[in-house]
Amino acid sequence: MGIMSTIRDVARIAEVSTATVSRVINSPEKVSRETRENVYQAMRLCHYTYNALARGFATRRSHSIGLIIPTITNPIFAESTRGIQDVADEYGYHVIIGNSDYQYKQEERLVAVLRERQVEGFMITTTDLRGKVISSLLHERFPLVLLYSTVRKGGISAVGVDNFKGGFRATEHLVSRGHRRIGMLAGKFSFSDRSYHRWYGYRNCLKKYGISYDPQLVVQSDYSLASGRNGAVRLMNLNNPPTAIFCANDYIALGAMEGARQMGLSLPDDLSIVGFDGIKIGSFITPNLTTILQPAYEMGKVGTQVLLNQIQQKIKKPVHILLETQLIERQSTTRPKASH
Amino acid sequence: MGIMSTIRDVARIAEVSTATVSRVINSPEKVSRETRENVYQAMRLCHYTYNALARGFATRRSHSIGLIIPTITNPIFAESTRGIQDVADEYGYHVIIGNSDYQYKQEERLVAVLRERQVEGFMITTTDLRGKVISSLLHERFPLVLLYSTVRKGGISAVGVDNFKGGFRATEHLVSRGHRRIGMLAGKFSFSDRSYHRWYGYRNCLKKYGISYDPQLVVQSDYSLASGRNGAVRLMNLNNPPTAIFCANDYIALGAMEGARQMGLSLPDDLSIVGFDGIKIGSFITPNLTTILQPAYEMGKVGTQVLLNQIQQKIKKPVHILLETQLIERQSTTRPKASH
DNA sequence: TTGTACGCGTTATCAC
DNA sequence: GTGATAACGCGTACAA
Repeated sequence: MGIMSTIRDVARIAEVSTATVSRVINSPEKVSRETRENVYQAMRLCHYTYNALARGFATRRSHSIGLIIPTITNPIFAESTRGIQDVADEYGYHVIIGNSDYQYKQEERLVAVLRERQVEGFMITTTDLRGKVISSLLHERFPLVLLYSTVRKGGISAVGVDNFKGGFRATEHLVSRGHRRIGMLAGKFSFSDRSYHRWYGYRNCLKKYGISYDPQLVVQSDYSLASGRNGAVRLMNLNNPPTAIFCANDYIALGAMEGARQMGLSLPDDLSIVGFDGIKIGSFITPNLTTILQPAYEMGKVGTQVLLNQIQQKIKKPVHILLETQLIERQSTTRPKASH
Repeated sequence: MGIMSTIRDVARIAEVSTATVSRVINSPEKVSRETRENVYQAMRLCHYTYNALARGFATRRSHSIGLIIPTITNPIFAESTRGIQDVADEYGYHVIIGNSDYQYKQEERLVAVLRERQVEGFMITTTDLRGKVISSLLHERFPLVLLYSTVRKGGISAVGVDNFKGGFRATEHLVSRGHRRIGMLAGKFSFSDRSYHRWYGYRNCLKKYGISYDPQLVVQSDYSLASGRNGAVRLMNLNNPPTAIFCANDYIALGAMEGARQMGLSLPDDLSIVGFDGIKIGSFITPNLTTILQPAYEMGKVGTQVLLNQIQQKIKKPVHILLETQLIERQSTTRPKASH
């Protein structure tokens, strides 16, 4: 590592002032060609490397944003995170990630830590839309964009999808295939508004088509493969099991498929399954997973653009963007074997 | 946002010096209970929040480490990244991620950018073990840990797995099942030493069992689902197609499985497939994927511990750790249909 | 136990 | 076009 050289060292060697060195770095055109070359030379001589942290300190801009997600290990969040990183990188920002594991306490802690680190704004996939974390950020007018949530109005900017509509369409797709007994493996409502909205779409769809709601057919679970497997087993062991299941995310859906198979069921004939997310792997398994596609990468990109605009005060008012989800009909859904 | 208050403000309100406030923050036990309470009170009064960036500037420690991986969207890297984040978090560090997309130029750029940001060390899953990026870091004795590579000696610390052995065992497993015509969907050698080592293990295993090496049976491809599908189709369209394929990672393997199915082949009877990684999804598809498990999360954790020790100068000498891979025999491999 | 004074590397505001 | 110098918020000798 050794000693870092500073603009002072460079200035001394090039026999100019530190101000000039700084100018060479930040606006070379304001410096005469001669001194400029001179300074570059000096930089090379003492192996100068720019200290972006010191700049941040002087300008009071960290050029970093905080990102809080449930966990980077879920491919859907990895996808949106990549979108965020790509845009941030483009604008000279970097991203500090915090994994909340769907726990509000963690979310709270992470926000505090990242604020100490002087992030200029937050992108949050929150566990509690009405919690204090969000409201106090809002109250301070701290730059903030919510990701994945369905938010149409209010003081908080959000880039998400219509989770209600997504849940509705997933269910409607099953109904249109002739299913009447439709289960749902829902994410825990305590995890987020998204879990609730997807379920609410499911429920409203049933109502619209005159199918009575049976609480037995709804299981709240973790957003994990294992939970999906367990949930499916539980539903299919009911006296009157469903002929189709809507799963709140693709991980649950893939788990459910495996659970059903382990019970000796054949897919999709014995059981139709719809997921939610549209992770890539879904089209690489058999049967290919029918799902509601969220444009995650795009969401990350758009969200970051909104946040950066907000940080640079280019926009003052909150913006609410709902990206379109898309029903991808693949092979995991079909007509029920014995539609009565 | 409003004006941030500093320790000066707190000092003024509490009628103490800034040094005392600083002490209250960093070593409260060195301050009398009375003044301490007094200071806390003042902090609350002016909504003081600690500025970790300023501390970093003053102490010349950013408390951040740089992480360079091919892409966070590959679950195996998401997994190790989570391990890194968890340990870093525990020690008050944060992680800045750079995605190289397996491109050396990107890797080079990212290292430069992160160095400007004063990261205290790097964890790199490198594209080129012998490239200048690594060697100059090493030359400067800049804290650095290589991840995923097979490195047994030399000046660079590394936490990885024995990719050669992994490739060997994957192939040997197929041989033990009676396969003689074994293809490989290898990662591009230009991507990394890991690609090469896995292939080298494959090749040596063939040799050991007296199976002649047929270049036709080896395809170098991207580490992606789509490439796996295409590669499998290409191999299975050969005049004399393989009865089994060893895939350089699980994504390629899952893609290959789907490609084979699309050709009307039935798995595993018509084609056995082994992957490499052990991503979770592998045990949730049918047939479950036989694979070489890398302990990714663990690798991230251990790697970070090594790096932090190195940063804190607790260790001076490079350490080389090879974690054990494990052959997970599942359903995607069986005996060839017509072993001749 | 507490206070004073300076340094960290850069930017920004004046002068010249 | 260039230079001198005061911030920026905190840590830390050293002194009291």
